[in-house]
Formats: sequence, C-alpha cells, structure tokens
Amino acid sequence: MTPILTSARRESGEDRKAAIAAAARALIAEKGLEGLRTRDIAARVGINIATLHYHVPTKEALVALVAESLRDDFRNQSQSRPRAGKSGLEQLRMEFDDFRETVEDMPGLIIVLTDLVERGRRDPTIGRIVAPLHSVWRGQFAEIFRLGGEDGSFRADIDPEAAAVLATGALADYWRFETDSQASLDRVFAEIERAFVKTSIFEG
Amino acid sequence: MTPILTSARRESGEDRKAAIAAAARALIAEKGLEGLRTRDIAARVGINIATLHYHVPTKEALVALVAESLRDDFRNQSQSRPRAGKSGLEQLRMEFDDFRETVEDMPGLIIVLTDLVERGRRDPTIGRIVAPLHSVWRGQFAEIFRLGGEDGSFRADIDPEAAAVLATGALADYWRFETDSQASLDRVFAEIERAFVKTSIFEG
Amino acid sequence: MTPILTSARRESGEDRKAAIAAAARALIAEKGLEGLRTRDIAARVGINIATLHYHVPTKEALVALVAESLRDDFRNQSQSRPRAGKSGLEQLRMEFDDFRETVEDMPGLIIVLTDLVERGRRDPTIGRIVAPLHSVWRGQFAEIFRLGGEDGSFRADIDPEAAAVLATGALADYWRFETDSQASLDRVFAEIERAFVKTSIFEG
Amino acid sequence: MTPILTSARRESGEDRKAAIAAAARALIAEKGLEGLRTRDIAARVGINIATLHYHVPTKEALVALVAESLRDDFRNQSQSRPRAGKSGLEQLRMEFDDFRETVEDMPGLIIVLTDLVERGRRDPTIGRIVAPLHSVWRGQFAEIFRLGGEDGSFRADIDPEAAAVLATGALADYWRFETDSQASLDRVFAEIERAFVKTSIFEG
DNA sequence: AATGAATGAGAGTTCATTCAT
DNA sequence: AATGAATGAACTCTCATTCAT
Repeated sequence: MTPILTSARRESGEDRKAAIAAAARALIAEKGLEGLRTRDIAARVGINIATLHYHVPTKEALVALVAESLRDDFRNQSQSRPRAGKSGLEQLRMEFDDFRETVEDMPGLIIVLTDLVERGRRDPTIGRIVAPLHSVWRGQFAEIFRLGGEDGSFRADIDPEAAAVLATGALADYWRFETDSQASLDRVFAEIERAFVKTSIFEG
Repeated sequence: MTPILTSARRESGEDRKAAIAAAARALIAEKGLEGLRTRDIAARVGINIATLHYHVPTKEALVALVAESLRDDFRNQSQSRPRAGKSGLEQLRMEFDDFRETVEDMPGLIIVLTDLVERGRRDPTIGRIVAPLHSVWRGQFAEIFRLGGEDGSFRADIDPEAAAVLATGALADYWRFETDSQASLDRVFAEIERAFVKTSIFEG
Repeated sequence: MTPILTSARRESGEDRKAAIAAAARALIAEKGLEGLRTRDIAARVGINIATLHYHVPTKEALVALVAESLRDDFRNQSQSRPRAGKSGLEQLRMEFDDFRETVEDMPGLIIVLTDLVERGRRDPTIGRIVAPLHSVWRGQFAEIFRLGGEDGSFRADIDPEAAAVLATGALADYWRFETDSQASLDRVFAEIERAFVKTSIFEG
Repeated sequence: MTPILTSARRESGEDRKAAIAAAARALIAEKGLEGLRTRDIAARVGINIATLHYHVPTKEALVALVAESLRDDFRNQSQSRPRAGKSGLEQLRMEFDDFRETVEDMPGLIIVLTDLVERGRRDPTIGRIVAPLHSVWRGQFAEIFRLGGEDGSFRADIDPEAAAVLATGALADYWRFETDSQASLDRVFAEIERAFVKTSIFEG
C-alpha cells in the first residue's frame, strides 16, 4: 500500500504516519489486535520505538490511526463504482463483486475490521471510529434493499435494515469460517439473491 | 473481585475446575479474552494463583477448559427441547427461541464464544475445540433448512448450507452490533423467515 | 540399587528413604543438583510429594540423605577388595581398577559426588557430610603413596598428600572432560604410574 | 547489594554489558550459578531489571556473556608473560606463578569457571563457549610438557596430554578443597615438578 | 525528527512446603 | 503412612512508555 522500504532518514510526519498505519494493519492481519506489539510495528517501518511514539503517542492513538486508515480505504472503494441508475439487484451484485475483490486483494482488511469492531465494544474511543465503519457497510446494503424493494427487483415486503443484517452477517460469517473454500462464496451470494429477489408466480 | 463466599476452603478438583471455568467466562465476557488475567480468575474464585495453576497448569489449558465448558452448555441447551416431529418452520422458530433465551439469560456466552472463535483461528489448540462449536450451530440450521425444503415449509430451491450461513451470520452480526435494541431482533427473525419460507401464489 | 518398582502401598520408613535416595541420585546424575526437583523424585518413587516430605522433611535433609547414601556406597566399595600385604604399586592399580569399574558401572556416582562437593562449599550441612567423602578417597591415595614410598615401589622423595592431589585431581578432571574417550583413561593411569614409580638407574 | 555509586545514569551499551558481566561473575562466585538471580545482578549494577533485559535478553545469554568475559580474561593473562625462549621447566613455573596470582587476585575466577564448566556439560550453548576455555588451559600445559620432553627438562617418556591432565586436575582439585591452606599449594607445585622433571642418576 | 537507554507495572509460571483428611 | 489441595514467595521475562541527547 504505502511504500515501506522508502524509509529515508527524515520523512514528513504524514508519510511516517501512513507507513505506521500500513505496518500496523499488516501485523494485525497476521497476529490479531491482541498480538500487536508497538516494537514490531517500529521494526517493520524501520524506525526506533521512541520514534514511533514521537509520531503516535500512545497505543490507543495507534489503533485509532488504523481505524481511520481503514475507514478511508472503505470510502475510496465504495466511491470507485458508479451506482447511479442501477437497479437494486444490479447494485447488490456490485456489492458482491466488491466483497469478492476485497477478499482476494486485501484479505487482511476484513480481519482487521473484525478485530477492531470487537475491541470497539470495550474501548469507546475505538468504538466511535469503528462502529460507523460497519454501519456504513450495512447501511449500503440497507439502501440497496430499500431501492430494490421499490424498483421491483426485490420482494415488496422486504425489511431493508433486517435484510442488511442477513447480508452483512452472512458475508462476515462466511469470511470468518470459510476462508479456504472459495466455491461456497458463490453459493452464499446465490442464496442471498434467492432470499430477497421477487419470486415470479410461475416459479412458486 | 472480592472472593466469593461460596468458595469453601477445600473443594474437589472437579468442583474447583468448574468454578474456575465459570469465573474465567465471566471475566472474558467483561474484559475480553485479551484482558483475561490468571490472577483475576484466582481472585474471583477465591484461591491463590498457585492453586489455580495446580488445577489448570497453563493459560492455554485454561482457555481450553473455557471452550469445553462452553461446548457443554451448548450441548445441554440444544438437547433440552424435543425436535422430533416438528416441521422445518417450527424448528426454525425453536432455534429463534433458543437464541433469544441465550441472549437474555447468558449474554456473556455469545461474547465469549465469539472471542474464542477469533482466537481459535490463530491457536490450533483452541481452534480444534471451538470450531466445532460454531459449525454444530450452523449444522443445526442447515439440517432445519434441509428438512423444511423437503416438507414444504421452505422454498424448494433452498441451499441448506448457504442458508445456514445467512441465518447464523445474521444472528451473530445482530449480536455484535445491536446489543441494545431488543426490538430489531424480532425484525431479523421475521426477515429470516420471509427469506426462506415458501411464498404462496397469492402473496407473490 | 534399591528396588524402585516394589513400591507397595505401605513400606517401612527405611525402605522408602532408600528408594528416595536412589531416585534422587539418578535424577542428580541426569539433570544435576541444580535441576533436582522434589516433585520429580516423588514421581520416580511413585509417591505423593506430601508423602515425600513426610519421610524427608526438607530439601536440605534430602540432599544430606543423598550424601549419606553416597558415602555408604563408597565405603562398601573400598572394603570389597582386600588390600593387606599388597605393595603400593599394586594397591594403586587396584584403585585404578576401582575407578574404571565405577566409571563403567555407576557413571552417575561421580557426577553426583562432584555436584555435592560443589554445593558443600556453600552449604555447611552438606559440606560436613560430603567433604569427608572426597578426603577419604584422597586419603586412600595418600596412604598408598606413603606405603609405596616406603616399600620402594614409588619415588623415595614422594610427598604422599601432594601426590594424592595429583592422582585424584587427574581422575576427577579426566572424568569431567573426557567422558567420551575411553582410550585416554589408560594413558592417564600410565602417566600417573610413571610420575611416581621409582625410576631405575638404567632407565634414567 | 546497594547500587554501587559508579553507575552513572546513562552508559554506553558495551560499558553496561561489561558491568553486568562483572556483577554476574561476582555473584556466581558468591552464591554459585544456581543461586544467580537476575534481580541481584541488576541491583548490583544499579539498574532496573528491565534495563538488564534490554542489554542481555535472556538468562542464557547472560551466562554466555559471563563465559565470554571469562574467556577474555584468560586470554589476556596468558598473553601477558612472554614465553619465547624459555625451557619447559621455566614455563611450567610461570604457569604456577600465573595460577597463584589468579588464586590470590581473582579467587572468584576459578570458582566461576568450574561452575560454568559443570553447567556446560548440560547446556550446549554454554558448553560451546566454556569447554574451549578449559581445554586451552590444559593445552598450554600439554605444550609445555611436550617442549620440556624435547629440551630435556622433563622425562623423555612423558605423555604430554596425560601429564597435562595430572597438572590441571591437581590444581583444580587443590582449588576445590584446599581453599584455606595456602601452604600446600607449594607442595602441590613441588610434587608436580618431581613427577615430570628428569631424575638425575645421582638422585635416583 | 530521531534514537539508545531506561523504567514501572505486571504477566505467567515454578517450587518447596504445609494443611486437612 | 499417605494424599489432594492449597499456598507464599520468588522467578524470568514483556511491554508501553519516557528520558536525555
């Protein structure tokens, strides 16, 4: 993501912070938030621990930094595909594509997110940054289901918020336990579609 | 934190182990697995740390003990309601009741489970004990959906395994983020039903 | 040495003590006095730690017990060969045979002795028991050299005590570092002989 | 035990390491390797335990450090006296002087060496560092005896390696048990000389 | 902006010993 | 004579953080 090896002797504060966030994310993905050590981050960035603390004073601030970096990535991705004019079903499939892409390109991202969310339940500082992250994701699904309910691509009796819980929950759950079997991701996608798409009279 | 009065001076090994497991579960629910300290457990049980180590030699063994205690609780609950002769839909509703009951009676249980599952992904010892736990739960849903697909209470084109991912994912996801709003649990239940129940022609 | 496996439920105090001493010696030979753990001894004897403490109240007493057991073994061995009427050289060779036998039959014995001697320098209780042990051994050599000086098998100007230091030192030193090379033990024996045996005029 | 005044607040890493090694050696001499406690070393140096671990990460590394420090001291001493052009007997006497000097100036040194050698038999890491130490010492004696055998100051039939075992063994053994009586050290020296020096015909 | 050195607080674990039965 | 359970004291080691330069 951010150039790690470029660690010139004196870098601007923002560049360093970005490098630190990247290193922290990689390490969380590897060993979990629980196993995150400031020394490991410093080593990965190629700086001294004291220097790390110069840029990011406490570990809490560090986790917040990671949370922000994560949020930014999410924002960028969700804005990269134009949604305007698409039907609910089409947008749902775009979300599926996004998810698959994320799973493949940045497998760490979701692990890190899950970890932060969990911590956010105990640490309000983190909670305030991370909670929105997940609700934004779920909110996107809710919006899609609302739209699809109206444009007729989904069931008319759909409850957008509840349906979004099913969708995000399924994807997260899949991610947590199905890491290996790529095949079943398609089956989960398919089942989500069947769950919400309007059943024609002739299929019933 | 103050030693509970129930702690008689000398107890049988099994009783002590049970007390230790209970204390550990409570503490994990409070502070997370990450914040679990052997000294806190000992204090809660009302014994010396060395005594704790006498019964449970290492922290790893302790976590394994918690995992087993959790598994036993799950087993007991799932066997307490007779499922024989019920339709898929009826059984699904029984699962909902179970879940609501768990959420209300033992809120810690799911938190602890989630925490252990997460750790199980890195620690094979824990993984071996906990992974089954979640898959058993999902397996129960899969079985219900399979049955309901056949007895006509659910859609004929249902993919039981994938549907189970939706169901367990939704419940777990709900749990993780909706702790407060009791209301929406019903909406999630309802949406799950709508997602899989066979739509009559007249409703379509 | 002492039957270990015979551990019937209730044994006489003396038998138990002997078994404990034997187990302790074996363990010291394996892991050194530093690595000696009361629990290991108990396990080896097949009894509970509390039972071990019933028979031997403290670890210090245990080490003393081992020291005594060692001393008894030494006494027995030194009395097993009749020395009367032999020349100094002959008796020296008998000592060599004893040493080789000990090295082969009870390799642990010397390790344990060395360890105890070292500890005896700090712990007076042990010192009082073990110091004699080594000085008895050296005393035997001194006696032999004195005799051999008089009977003409050794140099007339030999200083028996100092010569004994050479002899015991050489054997102990050999033992400490030459564990593997059996061959050189013979060379050490030979050199000791040459060092003290009277040189005939014709050899000079 | 009270922090020594020499410990300036901030010292260079190498200085600290040297101070740590010195403190460790003193403590080993006092209480033995078995009784060596990291906390005691830190206290003696006047630093925090964590600081001790900053410089020497583990206890094993600490013992290795002590072993190296010992080796360096030995090297320095053995190079301080010019041996060139001396006869075997003269060099032997120089070794005696060295030994007496060591015994008087750094009584701890030999105790520590003995302790490390013993531990080296079980711990390969230490063994690799310490074993050479003793064999170097013995090697020096062997070299002297070889030389003296050739230059005629020692018996022609001397076995240099075996003779070296006698010499080092005697000195080490003397050290181990005669700590107090300075007198007999001279007698041991004298006996070693008589043991190997060529006997003139008239003395025989 | 950077660093080597230092630290307080605490973690899990070990061990000889004792208590109650 | 024997034991399961309990314990105090101590041990090595870890980690986020700070200080002096």
